[in-house]
Order: sequence, then C-alpha cells, then structure tokens
Amino acid sequence: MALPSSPFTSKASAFHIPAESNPPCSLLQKHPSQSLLSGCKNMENLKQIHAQFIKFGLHNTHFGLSKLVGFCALSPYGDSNYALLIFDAIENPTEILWNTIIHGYALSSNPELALEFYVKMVSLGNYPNSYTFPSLFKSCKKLMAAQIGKQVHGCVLKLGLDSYVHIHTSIINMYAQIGELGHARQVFEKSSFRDAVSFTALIGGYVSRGCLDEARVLFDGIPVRDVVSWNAMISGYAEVGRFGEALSLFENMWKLNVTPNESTLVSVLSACARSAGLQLGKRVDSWINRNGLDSNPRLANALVDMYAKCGEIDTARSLFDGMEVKNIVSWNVMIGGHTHVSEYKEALAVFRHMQLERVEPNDVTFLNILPACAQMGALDMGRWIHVYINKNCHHLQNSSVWTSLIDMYAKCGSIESAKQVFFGLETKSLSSWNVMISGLAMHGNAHGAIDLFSKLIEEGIEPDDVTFVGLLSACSHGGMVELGRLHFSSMVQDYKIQPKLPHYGCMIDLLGRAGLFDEAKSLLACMDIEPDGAIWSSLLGACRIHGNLELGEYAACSIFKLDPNNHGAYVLVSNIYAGAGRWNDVARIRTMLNDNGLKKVPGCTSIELDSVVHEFLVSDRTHPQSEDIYRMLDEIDRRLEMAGHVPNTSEVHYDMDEEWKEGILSQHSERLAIAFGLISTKPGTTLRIVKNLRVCGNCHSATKLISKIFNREIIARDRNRFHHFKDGCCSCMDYW
DNA sequence: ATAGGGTTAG
Repeated sequence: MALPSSPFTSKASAFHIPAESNPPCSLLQKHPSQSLLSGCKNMENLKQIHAQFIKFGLHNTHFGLSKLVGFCALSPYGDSNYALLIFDAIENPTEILWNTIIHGYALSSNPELALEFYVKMVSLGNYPNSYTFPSLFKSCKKLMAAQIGKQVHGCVLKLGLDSYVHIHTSIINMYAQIGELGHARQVFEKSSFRDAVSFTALIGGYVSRGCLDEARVLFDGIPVRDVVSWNAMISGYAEVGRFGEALSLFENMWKLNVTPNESTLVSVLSACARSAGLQLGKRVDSWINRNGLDSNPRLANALVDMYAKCGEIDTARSLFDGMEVKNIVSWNVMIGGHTHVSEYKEALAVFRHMQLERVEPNDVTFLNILPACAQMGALDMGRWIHVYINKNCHHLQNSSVWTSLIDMYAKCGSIESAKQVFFGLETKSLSSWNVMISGLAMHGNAHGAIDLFSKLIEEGIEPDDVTFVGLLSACSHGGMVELGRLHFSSMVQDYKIQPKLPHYGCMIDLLGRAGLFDEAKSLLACMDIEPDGAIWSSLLGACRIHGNLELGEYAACSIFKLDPNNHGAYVLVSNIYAGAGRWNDVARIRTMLNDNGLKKVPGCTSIELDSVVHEFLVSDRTHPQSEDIYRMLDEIDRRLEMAGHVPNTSEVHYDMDEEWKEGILSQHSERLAIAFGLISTKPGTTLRIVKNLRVCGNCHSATKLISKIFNREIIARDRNRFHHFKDGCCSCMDYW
C-alpha cells in the first residue's frame, strides 16, 4: 500500500520555507497534523496537535497559527482561553487572526469581548475588513446593543463596505432581532441584491415579533428558497402555536423535494408533539430511520418528546432507553413525558436514575420533577432539590422554579417550608402569591390565606382568576360564607374577572355546606357556563351532610348524565337514602352498582421514606415488610380499643363510604401507611401521608386518636385538602 | 485560511 508522501520529503524539501512566510497551501493541507484538526474533538487532542505543529515548525507560520486559534476560538470543543494564550504570544497578528479571535468572542457567552478586541485591533493600527464586521453585528445583536450597532453600521458605510453580502445580511439580521425592524426593512429594500439568506434574516425579525403573516408575504416572495428559509417559516408558525400551517408548509416542502435537515425535523416534531400530530410524527420517524439519522441526539430527543406528548409513552420510553448518548434534554424529555401522562412514580424513578448517573439537573428538570414530587408527596426528594438549587444554582433566574418549590412544599404537607421559600423571595411573581394562597387554603388556614390576599392588594399587585380560586377555596374550607360572598362579588365588580367553573365550584361548595341551598340554586341558575361534575358532586356532598334528599337526587342525576360511571356519586346518594331510612333505595343503588359492574377507583395511600415512595392499597400484603406492618396494625387496634375507640361497624352496612366493600376498616390504605410510618421512623417524627380519595369518617376519627396515643403529628392529604392530626384533634375541625 | 439567515426540553 502506497503511503501518502510527506510534504517534507524529497519534492517538498526543494522548497525553502522561511519561518515567517506562508507556505503553499496545497502542501500543508495534505500534512497529517493538518488533517488531524478537522477530526479533533477535544482540547487534549488539540494540545497534541499543537505539539505536532511545533515539531514541524508550523507554529511559526500565520497559517498554522490561524488554524490552531480558529479551532480553539470557534469549535464547540475549543477553549477561548487557550486561543487567547496562543494569540497573545504572536508578535504581529494578521487581520485574519484578529478576525478569528473576534469571531470566537462573538460566538461566546461574552460577546462584549468581541467589541473590545475590535477596538484594540483598530487602535494597534490594523484595518477591519469585510470579514470583521459580521462578527461585530452578531455581538451587538446578542448584547441587544442598538446604539453600538448603529455606530458600527456607520463605520461600515464610511469604509464603503456595505455592499459586501455577508455584512449586508448581518446588518439586517442585527436590526431585525434587536427590535429595529424598520431599520432592517430599510437596509433590505435599499440593497440591489436579495437572496434567500437576506430574505430569511428579515423574516426572522417578523417571526420573532409573532408577525407571521408579514413574514409569510416575504417568504412567498423569495425567488429561490433554500432549506433555512423553510425552517424559519415552519418554526415560526410552530412557535406561535399555528401548528396546522407549520405542518402543511412542511408537507409542501416535502412535495417540492426540498430535503429537510436536522432543524426542520426538530421543529416539525415539536409541532407534532404540541398538536397531537402522531400520524405525521410517525412518518417523520420512519423517514429519519430510512435516512440513518436515528442516532442523531437532537432528533432522538425530539422523537421521544413527540411520542410522549402524543400519548405513546411506552414508545417514547423504549426509544429513550435505547439511546446511546443521553443529554440533559433527553432526561428532561422523559421525566416531563411521564409527568405529562400522570405517571409520577415513573417520573421520580427516571429522576433517581439520572441522579445515579450523575447528570446535573437544570431548571427544566426541576419544573418537570417538582410537580411529580408534589403529586406523590415526595417531600424528601423535593427537599433534596431545594438544597441542590441553593447549593448549585446561584444564578437561577427562573421564577417558576420557586413557585414550583412553594407548591411542592404545600402539597407535600410542609406549609412552613412553603412559607419560608415564599417570604424569602426577593421578587414575588403573581403565581408565587397564588400557590401560597392556595397552599394555605388547602391546609385549612383560611385566615392566613385571606390575610395574604390583603397583603397582595396592599402591595398593589393585580390579582387574577387563579388568585380568586385560592381565596374562595380558603373561604369554603373555612366555612366563611360572608367573606366568600364578599370576595366573589368583588372579583366580578372590582376586578372585572369573569367567574369560571372553579370559582362557581367554591361558592356552591361553601353555600351547600352551610345549608344555604336556595342561594346555591340561584347561583347555579345564573351561571353562564354549564356546571361540571365537580360542582354537582360538591352539591351532592352538601346534600348528604344536610340530608337534602330532593336536591341530592337531582344533583346525582345531573352527575350521571355527565358521567354514568361516577362511583362516588352512587355512594353519596345511597348514603342520603340511608340517612332518610329509605332502605329499598339503598338496595336499588347497590344493585345498580353491581349490575353496571362499576369499579371504584381503589383507595391508595402513599408515604415517603428516604426519598422512596411506598404505596398501599386496602388490605395490601405486597409490601416486603408486610408482616411487621400487620403486627403494628394489631397493636394500633388494641390501643385504640383501650382508648375507647369504637369502630363504626354498625354503620358500615348502610353508610357506604368511598371504601365501601373494601373489607375491614382497620386495613384501609391510610392505616397501612400509618402503621408502616410508625415502625419505620424514630418516635416523634411527623408522618406525612397522601391519599387519592377523600378520607373516610372512620379513619378520620381513628387517626385523631392515633396521633394522641403514639404522640405523632400526622399530616394527611386527601383528594380535597390537608388534615393535620395532633394531640387527638384535626385541623379541619371535622369539616371536610 | 477568517465572514451572512433557521434549531430542540417548560
């Protein structure tokens, strides 16, 4: 096999190469150390190549140095400090070297250094040329420095360089992205040549302002469109949620045989993801496979996201599991995918996996994982994230993360920690006020929620509809009829906020619980939207408390029209019949339930221990420590009995609560979780449990006693609210 | 040899 001849043997040695002159390129391009640069993927490698350059004397040539500096300054694998090190050692850098360094800084996260170096370059007597200015405009754009940009534009005109196509386009791009669309348009129209690139630069300005129709007119006017023009338009439509137009444009592009590239496919898959476009998404997937692009990390991420958002979580998961290289986006995609379809346990598992692989989470990770912690009551995990953020994210700008943290603490039962985060915030976003108010409401601290609302008003912040949901639910949980009415009418009259379903829901719940059925009915009658199942359910619940048979039947019928399989409604209406002694009707409902084969949502309670969430179903024996748990259950029963607790077995026959027919009361899921908590934690530790259904009356009174007997604070979240059990009492004052 | 437009997760 013939080896390629070295440029420095025989023929090459005929050339005399002076140290400071540029040798013929043809020779150097063939040199092994030269071709190594194009395959260089990290700085270690670069330093070896640098050594080779020195060995062959290339470090004395501006050509060789330009190549080295170019890699260090421009490559994503480079290192601008190393570039500067080489650059500073050069006695008289050429314009090319200056341009390379300036370009490198323009691409970096410190684009102001590009401008600094430009000033230095000129002050040392070098002349900027057509290669210098595009980097300067890019820097101005990144810095949003309109004034400096205009000054640099002035320099270009003075030097007569404005007709260079690269400069011309970078000026349009700068003005377009900096909010000076008029200037961009002017430069564009004054010039004699307009190609796809300059068109697209201008289009970008319209797109970033959301002016898609103006952008489209320009796009349609491009003489010869290239793939980037298509991408700009497609991603523009996708960005503002005009998915149909984004996707039909993509179909057009496909028909015209323009080959999509990575950017096109990423934008299209994201549009599919956000518009449930599974069919097209699958076609794109198979195209990606056919063209061997399936190992492209960005495309793989986009595919996982698309499948997850289109409901094919299992396809998404198997793609994710099969990915050889996972980056932070991959993990976030996957965690978000599970959260999106309410698979919170899976989301937490993926996050734990990510921790084990030592992948650093970022703000998007937190925004995806914190709601899963909140849902599952995974307080330890939530705390870990909070500590992590305090330790590692000093420059966290994303206020939503703080809001999510407050929400997580509140929903995990740690309202004190929620308050600490909230009051520690320097700037409080409206959402942070909102989650804090709802959090206090959830915990039954109605006065706290109402006080906080007053504070918000005092600070001159305008509340929104979400604020009022929290406020009204506080009134409802606290049974504050007068205040509820007041705030409801103030919302409409003073703040011009149209009540939505949740607002009506709170009011009807409030009025119903207080037995004010006439007022509840007239509110129902004047609603401008159809009441939903939740509203009828709270009315039905109120009817049960007050034994209102007639309205209860009506509410139940309304629920069955909307949702014939609503198990809870059958139970409630049956309880109303039982209370009125209408045993035939009780039996009739029970038969209906059986005949319809209605499956209730099984009651499930979870408790977190050392960042692991343990879930229990009624009479569950699947837990590895089941034996110990049941031993503890017996102990609890024994001590409850000693304390005089009488299980309400006589009522079980007719008072069908939500865990009706699920067997022995003392094996309800919350009892198992509490028993597990008691044997797994040190005496005195607060137990936090999360139940998916409303807590039953029996367990409620039992838990009150347990808190006293075992001297434990027990914080229980049920479907509606929190119960803080302490010293034999519950914070809900038996009102839930 | 160094220079222009579009790019993903919430």
